[in-house]
Amino acid sequence: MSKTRVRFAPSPTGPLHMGGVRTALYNYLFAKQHGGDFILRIEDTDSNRFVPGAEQYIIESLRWCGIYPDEGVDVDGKVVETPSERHPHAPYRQSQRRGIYRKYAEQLVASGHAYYAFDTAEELEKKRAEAEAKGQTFIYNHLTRGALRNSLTLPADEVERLLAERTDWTVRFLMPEGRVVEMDDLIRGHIAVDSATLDDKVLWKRADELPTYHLANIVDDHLMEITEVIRGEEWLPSLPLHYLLYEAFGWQDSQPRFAHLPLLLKPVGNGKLSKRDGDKMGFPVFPLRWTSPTGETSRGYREDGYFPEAFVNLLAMLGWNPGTEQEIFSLPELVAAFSLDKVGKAGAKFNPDKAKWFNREYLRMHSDADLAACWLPMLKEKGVDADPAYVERVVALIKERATFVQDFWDIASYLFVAPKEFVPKDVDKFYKPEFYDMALEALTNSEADTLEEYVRAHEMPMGKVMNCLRLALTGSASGLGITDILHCIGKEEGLARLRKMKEVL
RNA sequence: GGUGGGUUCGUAUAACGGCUAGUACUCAAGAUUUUCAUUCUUGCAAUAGGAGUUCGAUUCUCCUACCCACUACCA
Repeated sequence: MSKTRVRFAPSPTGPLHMGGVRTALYNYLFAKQHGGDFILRIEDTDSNRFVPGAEQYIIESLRWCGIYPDEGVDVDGKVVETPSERHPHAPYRQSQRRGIYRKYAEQLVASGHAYYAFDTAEELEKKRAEAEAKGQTFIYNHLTRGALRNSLTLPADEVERLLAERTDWTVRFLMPEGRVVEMDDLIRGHIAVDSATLDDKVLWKRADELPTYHLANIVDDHLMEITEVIRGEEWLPSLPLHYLLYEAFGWQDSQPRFAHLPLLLKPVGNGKLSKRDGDKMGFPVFPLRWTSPTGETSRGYREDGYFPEAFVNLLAMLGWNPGTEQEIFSLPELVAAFSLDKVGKAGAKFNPDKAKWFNREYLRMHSDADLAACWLPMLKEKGVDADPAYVERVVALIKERATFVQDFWDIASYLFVAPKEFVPKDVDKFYKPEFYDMALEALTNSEADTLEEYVRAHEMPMGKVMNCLRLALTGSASGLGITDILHCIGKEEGLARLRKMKEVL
């Protein structure tokens, strides 16, 4: 039994989407549970779609989530370029591996599994447009390849000449006819597809001397001794081609097992989750904030105030379940509990409310000291230079009322600065001369701990008096208990705020 | 259009072919509280439709409907 080796192989065409993070997470969990390796490979075989900064974004995102590759382009902050004992398969960036793919493409041509094609992109585009005009679809396959310009239809000397003269030819897979490809998916079970419905995919491009996804993927998975391929459902349609490629290379014995994960869907309506949904519905779809080369920015879970543990937890529960009623899992707990056969088949709609609930749970699990340390810099930005011990006391009082650390200020700013405004509705209701006088009298003649007792003893209307006082202390009729507030700001400040309110109103 | 995949409360999901179809989020009501929030209790709410197999189907088979993905010299 060979060691479990899985890979996450994103394309650096933009920021990593939360669905991509989930794929990486499941790969990581699977690897660690089996005592295996998690490899990060960059599939940058499309030079046209390369986006600067995307690779670094991917690396940072995984690191923020606590997902560290055992092998890959960047491990522990070190860029890996050359092979070593720890990184025997370096480099892990396909653009840097370009030298190795051509011979595999040629090997397939030599064995009759592939052929050279000389049709230009424009010619094919024209064919497609023509077919579409007739309500049909042009497919490069057994039906059409005989009438196209390739090494199957052209004389040998002509092929030789074109190969030497032109620089825009490709190598295409010769999709067999009349084969039923029998496949097994770890999540979906047995799947069979008739090869006649498939097309002759381009495997290698002379123009940039690079393979396409399909070739690079199979060759690298083979070379890197990948044992399980865990990827998104959008790859399921190309699984037959991948099976056939393993077969054409004669690598069936070491072919990895496949698992296709359900897609992450948008919260409302249909379709997969996209950047637009996040903007529209007010939640992030990316792990970290991203600024595109054109200057557009997209919000991230990290900047929105999510704890990475909460983000990982909520992602894990989207499409997988432990089979028990436990919902809160640390990363090590996920490693222990994860199982591919508990992964669902249907796409999962993302629910922003539940995401917030997860963060709330994690916020409560954090210690007051941790949260205070996290909040302190934000307080400084508000111009508040508070004593850490005091901040910790405040945190203990308010953490149950918050979802994010960012919420703390809105909840408890009045424990640091006097309210500047008073909520009109609450003023109408509670700012009455008789209540005010009673509140002033009560506070003047008692302490935080004896205030309630005093109000009761003098038969004052508890709700009215307390809320009038609260209005003075917080600016509204909602908030913490008066006793707690007074403990924090002190009786003198309380009296000062009462008098201030009278002046202002 | 073709090919493949999918379908349990609004959402995420549970249920060896066998209890009244369970849980969480959301929402609503009530209790607690000096207010708000928290907390607690309760409630609303689902097996897409139709055949078949079976003593018995959410579960197995088929058909229909709907949804999704793929259908590039993109991944």
